[in-house]
Amino acid sequence: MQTRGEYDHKKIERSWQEKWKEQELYKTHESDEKEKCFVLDMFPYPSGEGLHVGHPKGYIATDIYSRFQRMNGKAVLHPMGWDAFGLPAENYAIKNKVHPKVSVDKNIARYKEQLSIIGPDYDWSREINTTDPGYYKWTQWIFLQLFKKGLAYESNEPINWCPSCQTGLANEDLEDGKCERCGSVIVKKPMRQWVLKITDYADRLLNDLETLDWPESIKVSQRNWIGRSEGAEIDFEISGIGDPVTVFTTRPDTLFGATYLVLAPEHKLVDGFKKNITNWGEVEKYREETKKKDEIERTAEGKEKTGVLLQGVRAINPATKKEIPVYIADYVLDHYGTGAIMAVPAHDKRDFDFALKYDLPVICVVEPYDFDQNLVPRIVSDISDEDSQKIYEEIIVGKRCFEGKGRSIHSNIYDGLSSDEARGKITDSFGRKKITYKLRDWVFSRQRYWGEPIPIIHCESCGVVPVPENDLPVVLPEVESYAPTGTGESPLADIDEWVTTTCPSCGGKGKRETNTMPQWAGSSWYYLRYMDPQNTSALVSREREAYWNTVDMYVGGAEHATRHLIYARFWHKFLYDIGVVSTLEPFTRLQHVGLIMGEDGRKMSKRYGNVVNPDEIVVTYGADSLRVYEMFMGPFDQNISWNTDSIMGSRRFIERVWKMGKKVSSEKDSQSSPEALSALHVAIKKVTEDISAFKFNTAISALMVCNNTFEKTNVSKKDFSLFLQLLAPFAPHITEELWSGMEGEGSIHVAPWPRAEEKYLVSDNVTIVIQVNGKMRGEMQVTRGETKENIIGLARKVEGVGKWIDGKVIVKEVFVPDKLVNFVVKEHST
RNA sequence: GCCCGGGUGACGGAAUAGGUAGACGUAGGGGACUUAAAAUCCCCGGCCCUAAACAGGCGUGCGGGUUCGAUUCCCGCCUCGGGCACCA
Repeated sequence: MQTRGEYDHKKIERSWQEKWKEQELYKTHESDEKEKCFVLDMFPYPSGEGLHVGHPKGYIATDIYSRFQRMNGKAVLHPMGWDAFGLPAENYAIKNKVHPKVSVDKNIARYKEQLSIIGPDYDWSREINTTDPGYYKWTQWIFLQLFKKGLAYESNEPINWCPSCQTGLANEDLEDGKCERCGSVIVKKPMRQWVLKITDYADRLLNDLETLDWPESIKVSQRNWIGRSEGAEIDFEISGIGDPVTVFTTRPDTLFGATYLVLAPEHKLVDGFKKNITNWGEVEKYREETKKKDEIERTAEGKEKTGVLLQGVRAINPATKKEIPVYIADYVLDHYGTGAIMAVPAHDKRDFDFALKYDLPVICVVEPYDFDQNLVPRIVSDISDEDSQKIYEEIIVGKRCFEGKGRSIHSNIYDGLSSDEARGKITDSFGRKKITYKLRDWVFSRQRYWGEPIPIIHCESCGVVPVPENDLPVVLPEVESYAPTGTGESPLADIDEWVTTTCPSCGGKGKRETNTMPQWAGSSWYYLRYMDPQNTSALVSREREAYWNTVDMYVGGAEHATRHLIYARFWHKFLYDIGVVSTLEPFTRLQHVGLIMGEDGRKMSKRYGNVVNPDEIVVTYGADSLRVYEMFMGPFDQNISWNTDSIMGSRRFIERVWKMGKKVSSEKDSQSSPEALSALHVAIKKVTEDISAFKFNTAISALMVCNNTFEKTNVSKKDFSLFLQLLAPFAPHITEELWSGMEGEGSIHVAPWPRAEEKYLVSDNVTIVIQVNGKMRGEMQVTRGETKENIIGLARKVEGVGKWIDGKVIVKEVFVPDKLVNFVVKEHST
């Protein structure tokens, strides 16, 4: 595309960007007179590939939002930084023998340049970088506080190990049992690692979701991830052996139907039963096989259940007092609940399948029953009474599994109770209430180089000793080779002079912890650092924290729902508990940005060759056009394909505004016409509402409609300037340029936001729609507020209406003031 | 399997305390300007019927229902996207 005429976006955009920088127009100012507004983007990992047009979408939105807030008189904090620890830089280092720091700095410079040409209002003086020792000092400091409170602990449990990345991973880093990053199948590997006790915060993480203005889908994801379930723990005595088996169940009401127990193969009690088990060889073999299977095999195998009977071990059902067999089976997971279940095949599909295979008794203890209607309901809809009866009979005799609630039977004194009543009473008699979570503690150590060193020293005599806070940061040392050792130790283990140190506690010989923190560490608290980035004595000062308080608007991808957004909430709550922050939640309001897909409908990626570079778009169309286009594409949170043709529409709009601006400023100033005033104030109202609600596409549409009206009528300089202000957050350069040629003083970006005046919003005339039997048959203009009688009288005479009502009986006349009339008619009965 | 979202012209999408479906934009068609093209400006633009216009009919994934009136509310399906998943 050629640039023609006077509108030279390159020149205008570059010169304003320079001026804003000189004037420090976007510098953050704390002010007690102003309300504050903290607007934040999820900060990027500066990858070597640079930005594609999808990346700026969220950044443009926060830019619009923060500019809007500034014009509304708020003290705005809108910063940017870099989440720069992580595997890609490290892998690049291994391949090319370049220190990650070098490539990271280079990538940051490129990112910053690419971002800057889009014209954002970031206050770069508050830029942060998670790999700065001055920054990660505080990441390490938080770890020490967690350690001191017993929330960071060493564990030797088997963890998720990625054989390709050669590091342990947290549950959150997996996707279908594969490494989220490289797709390798994860294996379970027992090794020493650091774990954070996020499960202590499970309830608070769950409950406080209620207080947040977040998309429901993200809240639901977090609820699923935390996975709270209420139930009971029940002890089953083992005949002739001391230790009972404790099971967790959400259906204590089915206790009378528990006909066997199942333990996870890894369950500790299995070893305790060893001397009683007569088929130990078989048991051991099954346990070995289970251990060999990776997560995929164990779960994907799905349907066909396997297990081994523990011969010689018999449990006693505390309700029926009957002896029941005990199995180990890999469909029971050691890490969930108590690692043991009571199997109720009549009321659990999995137990039912297992019982069928091993020929175990199925005893129905809950019959389908509807207490509201006092009858046996249809279990399956759309079937005949006979079939329904047949299903009912199968359930009663244990030939079919029924997982629903109903009425207790075969349950002694509990017979006749509803499932909910039975649940409570049986729990009271035979067990105790218990709540479990799917959420597991956060495996926090990585056996890699490019991360924050965990500030711990291992002393031969004192054991695990935290690095004194005064010695922070523990700086990441230079290494010869960045490659993981593969032995479960990080490359840091090879640096003797770094590893060997003195114990801060006894002064004896100590060794540094060589594991590093996961990528999520630095991003779990970074928003706080923007409040006070230069502070060397605290991660944030009390005053600054008190002022900025919490992030008012947080924007980023939905893929962080169960990773970053859970970790950060966890750390924030911990920092609240130790008095560092004064709020319970870090992000009050969250909007998630939909992806910009490639023109082919696939995810934009080098691999598909569908990447569009924003730099080129800015060169060709200008930053303002790019910004307007990305916001105009569709609803902000929706995934939409890029279309280079369509950007023309935004470019044309910008050019038309330019022409209008030139016309208005060059001609003699005139009064705005009523149409222009009405269009302007409708736009003010709409744009104001829509920016607040993140509905940028309709805001831009309203601006287009307004400008289209202006082109056909007279607009004063003053009113056109108001229009420019509405457009300013979206297209900051062209509006500043035109503003400077009008009467505007100073920068348009700090001019007070326009207010819609009610008198221009309502017109005296309204259009009344005339319907006959609900179908539109005509319309007419009348003055606002006409009575029903007058309107109906007029409506009958409107052209094209008569033939629908003449000779018919009017049954009813529906009237909606200032909107419509509807004649309900029918034929004359003869 | 369970839980969330969605399905509207050729395309991106507007409009839901029930009240003119298709705003705005892209692509397309026609015209003006031009030696010509690009750009710009004006007009058309859901489908059927019609030479065309008018009139009429149909139309918001499918099938029912409530209502004077349903894209919007209710019931039952189909389908796409996402989250969780042998979680007891």
